[in-house]
Amino acid sequence: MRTAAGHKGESEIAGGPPRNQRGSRRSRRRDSRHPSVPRPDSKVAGDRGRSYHPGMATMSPLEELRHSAAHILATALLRLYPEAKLDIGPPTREGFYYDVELDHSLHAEDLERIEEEMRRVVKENQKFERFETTRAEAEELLRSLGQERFKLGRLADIPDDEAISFYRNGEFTDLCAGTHVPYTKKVKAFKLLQVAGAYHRGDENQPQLQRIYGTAFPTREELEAYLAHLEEARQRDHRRIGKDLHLFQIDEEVGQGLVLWTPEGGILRQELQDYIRGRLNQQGYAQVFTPHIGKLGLFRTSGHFPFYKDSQFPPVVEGEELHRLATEGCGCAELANRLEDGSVDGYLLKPMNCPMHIRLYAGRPHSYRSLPVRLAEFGTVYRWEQSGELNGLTRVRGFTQDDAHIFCTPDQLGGEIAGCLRLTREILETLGLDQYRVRLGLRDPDSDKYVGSAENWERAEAALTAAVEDLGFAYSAETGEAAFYGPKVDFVVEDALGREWQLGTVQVDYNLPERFDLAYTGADNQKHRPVMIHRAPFGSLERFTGVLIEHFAGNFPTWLAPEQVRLLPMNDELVPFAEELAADLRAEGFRVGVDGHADKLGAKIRRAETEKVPHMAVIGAREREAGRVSLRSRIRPDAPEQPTLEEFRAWLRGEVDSKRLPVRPEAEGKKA
RNA sequence: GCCGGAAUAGCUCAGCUGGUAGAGCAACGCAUUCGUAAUGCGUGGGUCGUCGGUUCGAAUCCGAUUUCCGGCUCCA
Repeated sequence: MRTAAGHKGESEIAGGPPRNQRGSRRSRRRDSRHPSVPRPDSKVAGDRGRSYHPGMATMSPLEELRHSAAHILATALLRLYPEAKLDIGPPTREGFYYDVELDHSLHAEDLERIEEEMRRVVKENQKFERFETTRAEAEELLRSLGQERFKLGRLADIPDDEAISFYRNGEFTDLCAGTHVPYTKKVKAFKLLQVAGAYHRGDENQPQLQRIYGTAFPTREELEAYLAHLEEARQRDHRRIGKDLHLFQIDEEVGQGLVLWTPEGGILRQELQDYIRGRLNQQGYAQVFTPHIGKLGLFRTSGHFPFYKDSQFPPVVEGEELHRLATEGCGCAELANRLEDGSVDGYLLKPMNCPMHIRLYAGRPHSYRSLPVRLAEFGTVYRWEQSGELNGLTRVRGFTQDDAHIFCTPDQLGGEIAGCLRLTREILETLGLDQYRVRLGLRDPDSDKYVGSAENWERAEAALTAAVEDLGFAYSAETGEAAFYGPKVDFVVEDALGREWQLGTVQVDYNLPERFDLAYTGADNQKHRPVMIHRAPFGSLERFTGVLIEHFAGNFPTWLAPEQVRLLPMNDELVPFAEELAADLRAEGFRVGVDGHADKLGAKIRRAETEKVPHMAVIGAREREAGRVSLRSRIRPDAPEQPTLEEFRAWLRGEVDSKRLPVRPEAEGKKA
């Protein structure tokens, strides 16, 4: 599950047994969808069961067009590679693909040739014809087509009460539920985009096929617009902007997926942390600090080790112990076994903060009067992500959660949840991430993967549901999306380009208090079990920052901008004056730069524009004379043009304190 | 982890079929002192990711490896 900060299981902050993966995979797909690459829309393209047979009635005209393009692709492909074995070729949210098995691995040049052949097929204006067969006939037909490799299995997926249909265009015939455009000429605007590996039926134990991605639109203009959109997305990529603006580094010598925050990026992070810390302090949270590493036993109790050892950095064993084992002739495999069975101890880089916070809670007695206890920490955790999954700031191996754990009585649960949800909403809105959806993950009553009593579950779900409803969220309740220890609410955020990211999460947990035998004394003088809430409004600073960079395309609001104002002296003579002014402003806490290059004003403006500094203040002789600056703001069209220094300071102060969102600079990319 | 692609100066990239590297921007220097998106001239900068192989000769061909990119899979 990628929810909180989407680093694996950040939503399952508490760890535990694997969950139903179905829904997760779906969201994951959307999650990481990069606009340059159409992904299968699982509603249409899902690999599960018979979903590849969407049925005639369900295909929209656009899907029909794209699905037809997929058939045209297959037609062309078989002309060039008659030995190709076809799997499926569904439309997707942004285009279509066809999965094929082929010894020759396809390259960009091959795609061009295939595309050319596709144009020929279109020109031939072949008619798409549907016909139905019996199962036996279908089998025979597939064999005669030489397509038994995957198609027979697909045929077997079609239930008995459903018609078995084929579509034929020209020489190409394919097992297919439809639907299609009437003639190939209807498919005018298409493009093959790339080829990628994809497992048959999405199962890594199945053969890996080559997936040819393409897209198609009703008109050439729409296709062009889509391609332009891809280009825009490329420019907005946080890895690209991060490099241009020097916000972070991921260094080969430091390690994969390990983020180095630069001074500029550090400002971003610091501001975000300060902001959230301030809010937490107002809301009765206590800030705590815990180490990055802890004994294996702690994580045995929590359930992380050894069950999830594959997604953790390997344990650290004490030097002396290691030496003793070596002299005993203990091999690596043996060591691994002994670590697992507990006969050798060690330390683990923490994959989650909760065990540490739980130990803090357990470190002193609690009564119902002292609850809730709210322990917050920007806690850095480490998880062994598969190398192929790492991605800029959005999927890394070490990241810092804006984590907190609330220990409360069952009665307090509802109010605490509401507080968490409110905070998350406020944070997202402050940053202009207002296009989020709220997903309420509930347990699947038919599953036995959950812990805790039915009564507790009902209370927890009712509390979560009530909180979400009271706060007026439009939410979607999804069965089977709960964590194993309790229901949860995830905030799925959409960035400016329509990509969805799962960030914040609020989860209710009855499991870990039990595993760690937590207690508080109730009014009845009896021991009671507290309920835990795991929550992280950002998820992780890394992912959140990555999303934020893309959301703003690097044009940050003033309060976040690494450099808030740049002073542009008209000539060298004015540089000392500008420096003085800058020093004054810095003393007031503003982040101010001075462009001391021997350039003309135009060049200085251009530089500041390129570096996305939100505000520029021109300092010329006239300004010095008048005690004013000429303000040029990239993000605030209504900024005062010639404020006095005092007015400028006040304006800037308001700009920072209000955390006002930028007004999109429409001149983006005005440069040649 | 799997399939495919890529790696050349700080950045973006060129370098055909092997003959010991090039542009723009950036940096630096000099001149210019300029009014809202690029002033001119000059200089420095790369063991072509790393290791090995083929060859008289490798950025270029082959192998391995590392990292990145796109998917797939995974994601407590």
